[in-house]
Amino acid sequence: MTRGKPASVGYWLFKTEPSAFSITDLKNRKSRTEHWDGVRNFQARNFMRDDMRLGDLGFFYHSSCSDPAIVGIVEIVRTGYPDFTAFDSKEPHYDPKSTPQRPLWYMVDVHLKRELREPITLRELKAQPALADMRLLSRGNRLSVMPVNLQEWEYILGMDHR
DNA sequence: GCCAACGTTGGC
DNA sequence: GCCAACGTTGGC
Repeated sequence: MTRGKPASVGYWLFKTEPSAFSITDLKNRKSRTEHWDGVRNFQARNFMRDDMRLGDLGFFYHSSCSDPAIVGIVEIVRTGYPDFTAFDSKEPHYDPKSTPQRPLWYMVDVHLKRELREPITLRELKAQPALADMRLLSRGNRLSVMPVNLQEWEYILGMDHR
């Protein structure tokens, strides 16, 4: 947006535990659109609140399961806005420090573009020298929402053509 | 279930 | 502001 440069698409990775919310769950939604709520980490929040733009794309990643893998591609269809699930004491991620007047946590809405032909497993990702610096693979990285750079994005899309 | 790698909290 | 204790994440 600055200095007349064309807006560039940003790329992201969204982690989810399939036992809680899987790509099948998202596929079965009539709208195939979902609030990415419940993120309670400041760095991940900042990415959603400050950096994601309409039309940005993201990998949908299954974590904490028998075969962690990228399984689909989503598009950002609504940029950061207050995560209202934080306001509700009945919600699992309720946080009394966040109020409608002073929201602490933010979310975006994502829309499922497509499933990958086959999941690209964590194991396969780790085997690619081209992805050695990928944030997902960095030691001890536990962010549930993180950026992916263009080179990584394109390389991984290429892996989908098997 | 284990454990490394964090992030958060709270006493000082 | 420091830092130890604690809780969580997530691969294995």
